[in-house]
Amino acid sequence: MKDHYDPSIIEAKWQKKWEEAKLYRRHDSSDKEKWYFLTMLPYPSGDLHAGHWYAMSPSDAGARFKRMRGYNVWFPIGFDAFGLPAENAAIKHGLHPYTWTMANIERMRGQLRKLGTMFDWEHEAISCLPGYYQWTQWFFRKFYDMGLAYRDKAPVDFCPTCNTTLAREQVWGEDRHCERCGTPVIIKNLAQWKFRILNYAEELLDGLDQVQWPERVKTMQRNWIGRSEGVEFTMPVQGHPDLSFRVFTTRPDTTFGMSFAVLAPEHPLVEQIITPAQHEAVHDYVDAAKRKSELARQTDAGEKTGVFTGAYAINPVNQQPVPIWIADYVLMGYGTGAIMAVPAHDERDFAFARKYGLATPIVIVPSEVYAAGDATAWDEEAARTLAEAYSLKEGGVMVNSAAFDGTPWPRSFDATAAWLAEQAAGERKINYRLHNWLISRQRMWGVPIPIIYCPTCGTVPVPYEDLPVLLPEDAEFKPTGESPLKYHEGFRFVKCPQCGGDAEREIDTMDTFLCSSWYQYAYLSPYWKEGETLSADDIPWDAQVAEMWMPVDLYTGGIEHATMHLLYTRFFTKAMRDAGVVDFDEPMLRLFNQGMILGEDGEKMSKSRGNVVNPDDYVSQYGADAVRAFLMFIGPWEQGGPWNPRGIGGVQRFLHRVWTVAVNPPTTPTGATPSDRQIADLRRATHQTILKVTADYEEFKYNTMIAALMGFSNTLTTAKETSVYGSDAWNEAISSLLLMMAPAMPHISEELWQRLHKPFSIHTQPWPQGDPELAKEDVIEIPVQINGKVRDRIQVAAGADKASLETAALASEKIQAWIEGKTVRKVIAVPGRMVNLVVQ
RNA sequence: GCCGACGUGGCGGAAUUGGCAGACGCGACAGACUUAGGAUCUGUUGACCGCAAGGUCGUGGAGGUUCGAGUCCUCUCGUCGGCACCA
Repeated sequence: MKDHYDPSIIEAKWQKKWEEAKLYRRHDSSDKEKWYFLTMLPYPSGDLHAGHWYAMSPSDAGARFKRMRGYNVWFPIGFDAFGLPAENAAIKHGLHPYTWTMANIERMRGQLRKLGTMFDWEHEAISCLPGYYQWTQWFFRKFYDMGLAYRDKAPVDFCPTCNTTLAREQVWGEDRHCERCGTPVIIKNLAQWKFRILNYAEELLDGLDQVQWPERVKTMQRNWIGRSEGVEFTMPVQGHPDLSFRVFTTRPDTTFGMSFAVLAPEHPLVEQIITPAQHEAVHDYVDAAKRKSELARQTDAGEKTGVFTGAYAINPVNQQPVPIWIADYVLMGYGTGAIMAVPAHDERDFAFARKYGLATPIVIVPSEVYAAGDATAWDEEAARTLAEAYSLKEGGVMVNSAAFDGTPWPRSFDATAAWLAEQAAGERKINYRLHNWLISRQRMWGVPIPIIYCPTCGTVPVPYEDLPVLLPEDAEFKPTGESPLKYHEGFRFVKCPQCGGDAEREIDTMDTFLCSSWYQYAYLSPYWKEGETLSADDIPWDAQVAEMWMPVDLYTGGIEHATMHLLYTRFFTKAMRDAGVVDFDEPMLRLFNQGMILGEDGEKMSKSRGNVVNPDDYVSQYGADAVRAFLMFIGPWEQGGPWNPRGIGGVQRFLHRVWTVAVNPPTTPTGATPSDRQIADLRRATHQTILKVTADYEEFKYNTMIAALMGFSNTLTTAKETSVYGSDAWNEAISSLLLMMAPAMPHISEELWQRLHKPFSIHTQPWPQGDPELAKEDVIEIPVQINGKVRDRIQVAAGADKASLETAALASEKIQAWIEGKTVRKVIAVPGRMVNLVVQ
């Protein structure tokens, strides 16, 4: 029979068969250990692109591998279906976002099936359906009840292109641009809903020690949370017995070195303390600071400006008056918006002091300098000529600090902190760079925030029984900077659930990151409750099922979510735990970040660059198996890299070779009986490959896994023309090859498995067991070096000990020629590795 | 500026963690089969010297440790990512 590998036929055939056989249905009762394998759910943008393939096919291979390894694997998928592109498409094409989104989902479902994935479609979740988002609202309501949701008016980041506010996490880069569209954000003063993620700051830090996540993601989260430990204390204003301000410092040990204090230009105290003489200068400066965009204020970092207020504060440790300045290098949004300036021990304060001629008294010196005992090293003259701030903590000793002189770090911190606590209303304090999560969005296509504003009762949460607050189907969706829902009177005007009077709904919708913060739970069981009313005691999933499957064992997805989704979903789980709905702390135990697949030009794929790769084209030409294997072969998964259209040909040739070696008989059958040697060689290759491939799958090293399979298939192609063909060892080799290919290339392996008359399905077969004994070489070639340079290679028994290695090396003719007339001073023999002769 | 990752043939990348650098694949070159080849198969392919046997050099650069370094240490250059006046 002359047939050849035709992926277009076999792939469709098996996809249908797998579905009919319900091969990937979840099993809730099983003796096997459960493995919840989750990949980040896609946004239904319309087409599955190369990036989806790069994220999903190796994930799928991982899930299939784990299943063959004997785990009860569950691998669900869904759609993160609220969000801006739907609205933008709606505006452009006059379609309702719902229609656009659902059509895309339908399309992408088909594409995901063509990929050959083992997704369990029975547990799909779609976040824009009322059955889903009623629970997103339920979470909001829970958090409200717990005091975790609040509304305040404050300066917030606003994207003028997306026409909505953003969370701090969604503002990226030096120019503070919108994470989604790249437009620099502007600052607006708006009343917005926020979640108190800061309540969990400490726990979000500690929890990182419990999860197996890439170190760089942990680092990014730690940086983002930005914990800093210090002391906050009170500075009285001289001549104003009723006025004082608080400052935060991480260096209470330097308080004696304070030579001025700085308030942020926005600090409320500024107005009350300016002296008439300074009035105009200060006002000019404050106005300029206000006008200055956030961007300019960032970019100007380094060039410090400020102005004296005319007022003085009292340094509590020595009662010295210090001038109060205002400067925009002090930010109102961090700490107290005011600092004590210690120029000798802080670079920024130093730069400011030198510019404006302020004193730089030295109060910390390195311990060696202190030990030398020469006080001229920290006297007034030394301070005057100081070239740069000495800001190290470790190894510093206090000087010019009265009773504290000689106190080294870190005792200096504790001692001065205690003193400030007693004498200056000070307290140890921990500040975080993390901001509370701003969740209000002025867009239509999102989850309505279930809040009602009543003139009589104030802010009233929508009762659980009234959820969901449905998104009106006929709402205007043009963004204006205010929520489009404002113009939908039927939505906006309601009766107050408490007093029954006229009231208005909150018109903003929620950040879509709320939807994706709990989707791993939504997959668990049907979450929609047709016609049922919700209550505070409900939970969105079956507790028993959650008990069985949560938390997620392995999560795969892109690094871009390091400080957004991955932070939010951890916060959600911790808050849910405190609400009593889950009993663990971390939702995702392990995390793997794949890299990004780039265009042929090595640049990020984008429509404007015209370098977008449409995988469908390649699938129709080469088949899904070839595209999957190619993406895995391209390089380390975590690294990503450019799409190279030529490389896929190599993978395709490999698949054809496998087909030929498995299906076609040898060109010239030998008919002879294989020797023991031939059998052993073949089995060695088989078991070496099994061991290598198994280890590679475990560690997501898919590129070397494919390489090993290629090598093995090359070996088999050669071996086929020898007398081992048709032997037990041969059959073992072929079935092992197919089994090892199955997770990565599910269709061709299933097809060939069937052609070898093996039982359906290859994907439910146990993983082949590698035998280290069979994999062992009996004779190995090792290099013999002279003074570290390879001069010969010798064949030795694999188990040869040092002495026999040495003997064999010295017996080599080439080696003898090299050492003739010289003295062998030392022989280093490493069994199984090499021999090195040190010769003089 | 701070923190982190990375730097290996013409290209993508390997290298059981200190022990044969360049696995596997792409590309290129040569050959076979072909009316044809942008199909398939076979072989060669780090650079330099040499007719050859063989030799020398070689993992961004400079030093160091070691019998032995892509791997460890010090300095340095470059690329990418994160944070950035956070007191």
